[in-house]
Amino acid sequence: MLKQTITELIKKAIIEARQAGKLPELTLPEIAIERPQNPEHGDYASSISLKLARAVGTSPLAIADEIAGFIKPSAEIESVTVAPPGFINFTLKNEWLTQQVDSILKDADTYGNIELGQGKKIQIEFVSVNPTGPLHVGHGRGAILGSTLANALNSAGYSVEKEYYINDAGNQVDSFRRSLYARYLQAIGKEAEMPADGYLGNYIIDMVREIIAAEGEKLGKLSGEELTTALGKIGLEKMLGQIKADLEMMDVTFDVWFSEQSLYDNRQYETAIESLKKRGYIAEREGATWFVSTALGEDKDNVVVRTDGTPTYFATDIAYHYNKFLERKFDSVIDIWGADHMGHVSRMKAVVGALGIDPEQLTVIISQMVTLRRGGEVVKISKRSGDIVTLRELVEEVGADACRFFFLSRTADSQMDFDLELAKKQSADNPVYYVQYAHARIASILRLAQEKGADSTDGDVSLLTTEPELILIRKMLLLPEIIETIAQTLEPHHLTYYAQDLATVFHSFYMQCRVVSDDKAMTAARLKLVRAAKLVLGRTLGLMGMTAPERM
RNA sequence: GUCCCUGUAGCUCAGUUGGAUAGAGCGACUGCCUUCUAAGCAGUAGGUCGUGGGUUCGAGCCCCUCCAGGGACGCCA
Repeated sequence: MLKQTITELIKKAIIEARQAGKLPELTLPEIAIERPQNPEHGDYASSISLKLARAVGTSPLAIADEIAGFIKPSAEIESVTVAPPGFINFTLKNEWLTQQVDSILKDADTYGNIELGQGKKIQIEFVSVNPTGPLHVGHGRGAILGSTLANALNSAGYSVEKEYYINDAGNQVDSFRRSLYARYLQAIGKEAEMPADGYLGNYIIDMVREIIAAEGEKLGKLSGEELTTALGKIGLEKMLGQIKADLEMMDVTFDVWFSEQSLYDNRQYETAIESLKKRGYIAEREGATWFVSTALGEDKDNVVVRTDGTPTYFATDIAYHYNKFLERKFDSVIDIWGADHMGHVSRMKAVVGALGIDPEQLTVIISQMVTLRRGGEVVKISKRSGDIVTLRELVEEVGADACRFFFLSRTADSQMDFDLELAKKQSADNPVYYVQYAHARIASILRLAQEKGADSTDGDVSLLTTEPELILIRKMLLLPEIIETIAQTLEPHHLTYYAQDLATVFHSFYMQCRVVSDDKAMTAARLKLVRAAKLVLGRTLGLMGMTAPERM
């Protein structure tokens, strides 16, 4: 990447300056390359001399002059200048810039990919909602975050596995089963009361109706525990199927659907707890089993096995992470959780450390609350109360592309308002259309070119010399850097801003530069440029999981 | 009470890990369709970056105080 090339140039220059006695021997700070916000300052800049000034003991400007003097000419760089208070600015060569159009076209679908990850095994687990009810709006945020992050990490050279953890064991599922049982009895005209902690949503009633229609006869022969178990099994499958379908509507898919129950079935659970016990992090007290997180600086210990002998969800989460790191040997793991799990983060990291794994290998991203509004009014979302605004409902109203873009356009750790009415109204001037429109416009140009028999194969990119053309090329060259930033910060929202920037420079180019014209050579060159732009826009939309329309 | 997240233009939010004159979209205002899609373009207005201190060549970004909004503190998940 260009940034690395420039870093190397500076490093070499500093070494040479030292050998020439112009700079003292010191440990070099990391050479950071920045993008100046003011285009007059060039394409890239380094503030290395400002950072060195204190140790060297001379003015940053003088240091910058020394370093700049030793920077060798290169194919990419037009000029190296020094600006107060001590920046070294790099401007790219137009000739090199235009050549990148050919290079992008050659890379095609792999353009933007980088080697940062070097094939490291990384797992990203997200959504993982209890299969006891449909996905609601808030879950969509985590889903989009995870799936986009996975796309970006994949492009950054990681070997990414997307996983959904199915909580098919424990209390909540038990309550789900009993809710189904009660609704079943009611449906066949018997007296039955919903359990106190039951799921009151109408979807349970609908589901029971469907189950009876399909398997009523078979179930009629069962009763009590047997019936509850059978209903639960069918219900979980149906619920999971619906969750899967809802996610697919938004182009969110998984490589692995991991069952919590399997941790018990293959005794991973015992192994994990045993491992903690050996290391002295397990204590028996007050009739329960505790994870001694206070030994690791936590506020309090946490129960792993209850007085009645049943494990808590924390216990299976320990086993689950044992499995991720020690069984399946992921180099790093990303968990995306909802805001209600925030308090769980530090103790989970403590567990990972207690298992002998570097806690740095686990990153937990908290996707903050989504407040739903209709007009000005806040809509309460609660799975228990039955007042659900489902994700499916949202996708059907505003469309998958707009949903993805909207959820993606904010950092995960800030809360967001989602106004349903606004989202619906917005559909005409939503930024998503602005970006897609740029893509469709290019497609339209290419159609016209084809009609007129214009061809770009012999296009000479060195003809692309005007400002709008060069600005467009510069913006296209940013994609690998965006992917790098996302891989490092795990913040995929940068994509939405990049997409808008790219669309803006294209629309501006479009206004100022005619592509298909009587000038055959220029037409060919510009056709290459817009083909490259279409490719980069398409890649960006693809990374965000959005469609890139040919016409609108 | 303890811990976590947030506070930047009228509104919704970015801000490349401490750099140069703090940016975008929406909204407001002014122009631009005989030429490849006006779902577009060009421009104007709009800011004590919640508050007060500190760290240093340099702070929206780092540290501390306080204020405001939200969330978590269960042998629920």
